Amino acid sequence: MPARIEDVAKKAGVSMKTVSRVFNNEPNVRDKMRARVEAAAKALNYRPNPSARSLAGNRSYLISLVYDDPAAGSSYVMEIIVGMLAACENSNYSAMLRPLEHSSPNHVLAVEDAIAQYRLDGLILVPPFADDLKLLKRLDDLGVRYATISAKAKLNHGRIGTILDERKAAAEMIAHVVALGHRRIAHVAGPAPHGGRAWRLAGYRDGLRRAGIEYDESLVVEGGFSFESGIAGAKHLLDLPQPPTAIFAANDDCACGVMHEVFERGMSIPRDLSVFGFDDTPTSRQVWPSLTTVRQPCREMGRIAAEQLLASIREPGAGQLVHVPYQLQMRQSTGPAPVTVRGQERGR
Amino acid sequence: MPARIEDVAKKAGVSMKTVSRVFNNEPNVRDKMRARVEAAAKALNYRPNPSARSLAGNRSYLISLVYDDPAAGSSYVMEIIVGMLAACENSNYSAMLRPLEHSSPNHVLAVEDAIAQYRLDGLILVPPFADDLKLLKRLDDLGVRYATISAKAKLNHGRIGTILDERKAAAEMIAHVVALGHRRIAHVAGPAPHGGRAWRLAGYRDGLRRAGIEYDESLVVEGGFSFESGIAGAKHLLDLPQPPTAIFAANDDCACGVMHEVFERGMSIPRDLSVFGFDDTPTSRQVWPSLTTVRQPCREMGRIAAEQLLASIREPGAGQLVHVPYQLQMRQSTGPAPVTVRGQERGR
DNA sequence: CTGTACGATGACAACGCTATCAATCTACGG
DNA sequence: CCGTAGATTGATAGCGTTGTCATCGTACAG
Repeated sequence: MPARIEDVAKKAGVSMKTVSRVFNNEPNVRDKMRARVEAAAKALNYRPNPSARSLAGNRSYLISLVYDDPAAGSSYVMEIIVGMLAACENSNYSAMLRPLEHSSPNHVLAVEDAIAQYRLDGLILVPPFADDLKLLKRLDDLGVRYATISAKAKLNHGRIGTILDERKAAAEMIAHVVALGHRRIAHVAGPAPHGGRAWRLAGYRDGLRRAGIEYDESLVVEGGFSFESGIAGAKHLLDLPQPPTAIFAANDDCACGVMHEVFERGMSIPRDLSVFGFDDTPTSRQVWPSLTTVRQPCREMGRIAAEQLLASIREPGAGQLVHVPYQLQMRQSTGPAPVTVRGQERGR
Repeated sequence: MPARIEDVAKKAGVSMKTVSRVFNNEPNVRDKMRARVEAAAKALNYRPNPSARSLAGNRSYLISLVYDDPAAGSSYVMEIIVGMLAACENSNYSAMLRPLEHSSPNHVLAVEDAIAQYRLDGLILVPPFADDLKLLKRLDDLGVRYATISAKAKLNHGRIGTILDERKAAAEMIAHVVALGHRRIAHVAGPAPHGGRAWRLAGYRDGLRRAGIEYDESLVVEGGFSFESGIAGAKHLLDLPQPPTAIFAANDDCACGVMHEVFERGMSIPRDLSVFGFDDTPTSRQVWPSLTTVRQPCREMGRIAAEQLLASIREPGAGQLVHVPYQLQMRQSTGPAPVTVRGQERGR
């Protein structure tokens, strides 16, 4: 029913191959010819058949986002995939979603399976897959192209995708609360397999060091990226003989858990305690008080990672690791440090 | 490089067509033969090539979820697509995402465009697309199969997809707060284009009627599904000479807005005011106090809608409108009605 | 036994596109 | 004005599957 390439060729009075050239932006087509073909295609409302194209071209024109299903912050994944779709739009590619359980023992096989089943041309990996050396090695061996988002840097050379300076962002956040008068600043650390954990923790220490505050390991508690880990972390920290006046949570979900526990104890934010997170999820704007956090441009990250991936598919060796900017979102969950018992400190 | 159907045929000592029959679950294949083919396929790790299959079969084996990008609650869409993927897994289908702007004047064309470009075999529509009569009419005319999720009922016969009794759920919620002693219960209504608006509003009125409470239109304010609409609605309601003691928000995002405004005024939830929403987004568990709401089984809805859609693609006329259950989530944002000035009412 | 349905299998031509390589132009120096 | 290199275009053979239709078995009635 729909027009085929042959119909367009006939209408334009050229060969199929020329039409193909025009639609694939191949060189060596005279402008005049190109225009003629485009006019004919438009008149017939021609759309290349993706299946035929894939079959003949021996490519699927398909890339897939691999993420950890149970752990996924839905808005994070959602924004990334929308960014990927935007990048694909311009390149006749399609983007798919592949939720997998990273904790499953055979998750590498699951990835290979998806690749084989859909003949994927490439993958976009987010943590923890982006940091999974075993997986990356296997993909390299298989010759599968992939781009990572927020992977630990320097895992191997030639890495492409996007990266955000989480360490610097965390350090700036610490500087922010230090400026508000806080000295006892705690951190609920992220989960070990995520690169984010190490970066944010390092940034936390950077921030303290620059402020001349000694690192106190009793103020760092093992946490995770979940609401529950925030509750647990806050319980521990607030039970300390000398509790902190500010808590840097591993991410926004975790920060919400911290806030929850603080409120359960009848305390007030930010009067009694400042809290801040990381990611800028939609929730962070909706909680009360709204959460101070670090915004990641997820949609952009998805778009850029896909663009780099497509470039590297088109031409092996192409594609880069692109740095994307973060943005501090100062909201209501951080405020002046409470006046201490001895009264020697206070925010402005 | 990967095994082809011909390889499997040779290895099993049968024709390609027989292998094809086995992989498509076609009838008239002897069990013995089926087993032999399956063994050969397994030995060669054979996977049918989707492109070749589509091309020869004149189908894309592709369905797509159409949703409103700017308005999308990401977890809602995310869960639905994961459900769709689960349904597709068993049927050699793939699921894609198609974010569109429903407010754009040519959104119908945008849908047609996606269908033409990817040769989609079917669509899953969520509100507001699911309620867009012009779009549905066009799809019917084009002979495009589709399933809806939470569409207004009875738009036309033969509708397939999933439906949830939002009206009953809303009424039960009202009964719940009435039991807590509330009499002045307000509603921030949803956006007009969504079927959910009408159902939830109707359920609200049902609930009041059954409790013998007279409907007071001054307690119903036009709102929306956004955080901001919740803030605006709460502002209006709390400024009333006789403010409500409970507010039923259009959905969870809206409820968060209501809570935000309540807290901004230094009031306490649920001591001074009870708030409840609809949807059970992840946020609803993370705010403080946690939000009483109605849970929709989104993942199941996505799975079921896709199953019905695939059934109707396989065999025109098949597929049904499936009722899915809701679940009231009683959490901390609802509590006994405050003692009134005259002291004649209180919760237990 | 034999004939006859009908169930089971196979041969082969599409499906709509791209890759390959051959054929044709075009421009420019000699 | 001719020859030639390089730019442009075309003819044709697949790509891996399914649909169609022919063929072959096999069970059961006569």
